[in-house]
Amino acid sequence: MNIGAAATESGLPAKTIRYYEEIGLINPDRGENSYRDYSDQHVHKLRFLQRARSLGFSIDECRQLMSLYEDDSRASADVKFLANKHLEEIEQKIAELASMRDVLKNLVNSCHGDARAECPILDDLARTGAKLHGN
Amino acid sequence: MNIGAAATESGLPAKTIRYYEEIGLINPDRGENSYRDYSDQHVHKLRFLQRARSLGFSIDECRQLMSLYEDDSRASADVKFLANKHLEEIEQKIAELASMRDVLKNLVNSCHGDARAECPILDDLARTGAKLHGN
DNA sequence: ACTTTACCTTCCAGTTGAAGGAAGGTTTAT
DNA sequence: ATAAACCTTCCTTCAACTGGAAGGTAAAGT
Repeated sequence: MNIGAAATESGLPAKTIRYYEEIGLINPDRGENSYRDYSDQHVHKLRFLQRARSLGFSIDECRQLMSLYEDDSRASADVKFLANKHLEEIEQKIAELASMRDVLKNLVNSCHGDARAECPILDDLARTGAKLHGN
Repeated sequence: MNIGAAATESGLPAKTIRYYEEIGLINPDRGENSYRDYSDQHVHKLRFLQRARSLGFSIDECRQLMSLYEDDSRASADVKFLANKHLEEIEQKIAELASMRDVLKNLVNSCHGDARAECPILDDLARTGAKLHGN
């Protein structure tokens, strides 16, 4: 299977698949024309990567997950640990974004949004803030 | 004021301040020793940037906000539009992360996390999925 | 057979927003 | 005098791709 077909099957762009090869995530065979040749196994791997990436795992975490996946003697605890760590990072990220959202929402709500220059949003951004170091 | 002091005052690392200069966000004066010299105005701008960045505005959005801030004849509607667009992006991002979180949470919960190899997390990542394109 | 179109190849540059470090000049403190 | 704490510029690296150029190959149309 050529890279185009592998892309279609895996849901990953061809560019990305080449990139994954470059960083050692996957190693397709090569045909006589030097075209990459993907087996169903390869496509399976690609889909694994696609799914893991879509859940927000980093490339490095994907690498670890793949290696666990291919390790028959793995302990599910190791997988769970990875997944749980990632879950916590996501929750952390959500909390940060939610905090930004709350502040922004207030600012947006407090702004008239008309032709006048007066703007609580800019006022907030520009406010000196409580300088803890005195002055 | 030297860059170190400006860093302390603004809450931005000196490295970042130099970077902001490189990309044209701020233009400090230079002393005879070629050291950058920041006025209170400059520091004020830096703090503006710090605050906007902390709310997740991109550098480019910061640029626009700064330019609105310095434009006496601005319309608050323009600021509100920018802020609102950003707010929507944040909410979008939160929704994506929340969706990842929900899936991951289920997976983590379903995994024993013991010494056995069997692991629903990997099973999920590896599952072929419903192939919509037939076969 | 010829041509167009649709693939494929490699390589290089750009993206975002910095952080890290080397090599060296300056200033301040001891 | 000398050490430390600054400052300077320049270059490299990070994640995870994406886009494009220049060129080779294959399949389809005429």
